[in-house]
Amino acid sequence: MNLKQLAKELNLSISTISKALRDSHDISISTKNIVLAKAKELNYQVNPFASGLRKQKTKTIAVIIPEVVNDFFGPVINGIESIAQEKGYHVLIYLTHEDMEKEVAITKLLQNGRVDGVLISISAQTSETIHLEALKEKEIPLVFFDRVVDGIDAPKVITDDYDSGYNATQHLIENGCKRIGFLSISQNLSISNKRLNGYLEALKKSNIETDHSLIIYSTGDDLKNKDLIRKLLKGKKRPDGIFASVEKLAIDTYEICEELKLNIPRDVKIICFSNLKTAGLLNPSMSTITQPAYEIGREAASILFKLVEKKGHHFLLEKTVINSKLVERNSTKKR
Amino acid sequence: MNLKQLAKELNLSISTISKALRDSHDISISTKNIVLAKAKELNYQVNPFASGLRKQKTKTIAVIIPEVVNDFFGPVINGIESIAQEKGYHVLIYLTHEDMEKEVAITKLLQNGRVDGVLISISAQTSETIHLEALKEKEIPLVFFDRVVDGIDAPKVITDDYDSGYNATQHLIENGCKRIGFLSISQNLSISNKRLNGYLEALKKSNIETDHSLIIYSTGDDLKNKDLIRKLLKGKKRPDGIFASVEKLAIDTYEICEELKLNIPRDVKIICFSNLKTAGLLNPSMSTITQPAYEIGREAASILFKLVEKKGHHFLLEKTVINSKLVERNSTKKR
DNA sequence: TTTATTTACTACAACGTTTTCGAAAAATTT
DNA sequence: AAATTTTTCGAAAACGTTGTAGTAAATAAA
Repeated sequence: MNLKQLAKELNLSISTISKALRDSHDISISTKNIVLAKAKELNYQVNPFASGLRKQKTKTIAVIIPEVVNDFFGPVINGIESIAQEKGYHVLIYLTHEDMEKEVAITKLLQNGRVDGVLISISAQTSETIHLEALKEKEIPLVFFDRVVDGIDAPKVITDDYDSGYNATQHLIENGCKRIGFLSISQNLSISNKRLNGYLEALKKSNIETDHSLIIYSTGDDLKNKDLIRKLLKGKKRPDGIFASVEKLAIDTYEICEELKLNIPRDVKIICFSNLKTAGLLNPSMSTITQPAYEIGREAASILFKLVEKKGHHFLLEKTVINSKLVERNSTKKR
Repeated sequence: MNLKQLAKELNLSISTISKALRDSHDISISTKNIVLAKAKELNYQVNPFASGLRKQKTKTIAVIIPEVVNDFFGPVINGIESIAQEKGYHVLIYLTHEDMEKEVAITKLLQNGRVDGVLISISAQTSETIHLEALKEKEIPLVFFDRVVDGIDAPKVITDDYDSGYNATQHLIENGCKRIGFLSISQNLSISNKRLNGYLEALKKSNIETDHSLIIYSTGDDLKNKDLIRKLLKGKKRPDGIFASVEKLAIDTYEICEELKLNIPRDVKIICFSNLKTAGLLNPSMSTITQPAYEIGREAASILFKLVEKKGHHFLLEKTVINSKLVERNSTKKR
């Protein structure tokens, strides 16, 4: 069912039908009603590809994230989708699996009018950013969330990574930890480094010397990461506190503690950035820095749509910060 | 950058460029090379909307699911995306939030050539299915996964719900449960009813009379669900075993047990359909029926692409069953 | 040499919309 | 009654591709 067929049915021109359906000013109310009625009867839906081609608008955005099986990115998508649905936009999902090559390939696919805008949280392995600058050059609106690239001039929605890192570390110190390990997602990721800086500052403030052997940078390989953590916890100078900058590494730590018969929180206290719904049901319940994932998604999408719908909206806030919340549970309990 | 500009650059016709880029038989190798080189130099990417309009193919599929913050649907998307990326397809995500109205609205959006095919797991509230039959009538390939509609003639990818329901119940019985509660997702969902039937059959086999007050149908409202469970566990004739047909309800049960100071597994044993990564770390660790979510996603997507690429492939397996696995943990331990 | 065939390219008409421009017809103002 | 404006419609040109049909030129066959 298309305009041509509708036009034939009603003995009207294609342009009249088209205008009537979009409530144009120069079609009489009576014909509008006739057209609307017929369109409904025949269940006419405008062809998005024809319309998109003509209007050079796709009503579609892309969301590029490292993974979807994740209690952070899940709610983010939720937030994005909720705004998109309100605004009548469609959402394409692309997963990089923390692989920069894939990220590059994906952005290439988006360079010729497939989408009106892009939301991205970069992969942990992303060290170069030419592919993202290419998007900007093609004037495709771009908004970063969570894992941002500081060097690119685009709106960013993040949480208070530095402060949260500081607070988490401070929390461990307050509960008696003297040797605190830091598990980093990646050396490349600015959020991870900000969390690290917060950690370092908290140590400094309490006159605890930083021991670089306590700082672990995770790799792309799951087993390797576990090995690194295992080695850390098996060492003689084992840490008495762990601050994981990402959920996955905290779960790994839990598992290794069980394996090594280390009691949490007696032997090791653990806190981490996490949005795990079951954090309170774990054994022991896990203290977390909970990020406002849903809100980050909504905010990022809102900004993107402003950018998409009003070009030259360059006075948009460059950086939006939505604070995380420290939730104290048993994994950091003082004895 | 489009064909016209490329053509002007090279002093060739648009059609020559187009054909050269698609490696057509009737362009000489030398010009092909020239065109390819120039296209690469100028970073030409074919406009998907123009191409889609002309070819009546979108290279896009839609995935409609109830929610994304979920350890089942997450890996499913993962599986779908992995196949889609292999085949060069794009994936649109739509969330129904268990709301039939939204599901209807979404399917309407897909009726006019926005996608080449649809993967769907229906919402718990979906009682009618005209909107899905409408898709079939428009000849849009459709594949169900997990939450299927039995009445519609389309490929379905599911797990062995009946057997798993039977096994889970049997497992509880073997571990000493006499009064077993069943928490259903919805009266509408066939998978939920199959699990229920497995449960009923297991009871029957062990000569346990079915007590309908032990069967709870969850609603759309979270608090109400918790109330129902609370009432069930507070009653004098409290069950000594709970079989939840979905993760969320098991988590609720854990929380209510803590609230009511009921010990798991001593007072109540719990098993449920769940893909929670942290099931083993819960207090106590939770016995689960783990569904092959990733594989279900991959299989469903594979079938859809076969349908999309070879029309009339009607001898495709109507129903694909991938078995779940019972993982025994402490929440069902015999004392 | 003439005639058929192959090679290498181009013109052009779709695909289904949207939008500009123009033209009758109707309504309003002189 | 004439002139002007407004209302209501339609023709046609895009948007960027793709594929069919066609045309020269080059090659092969008669």
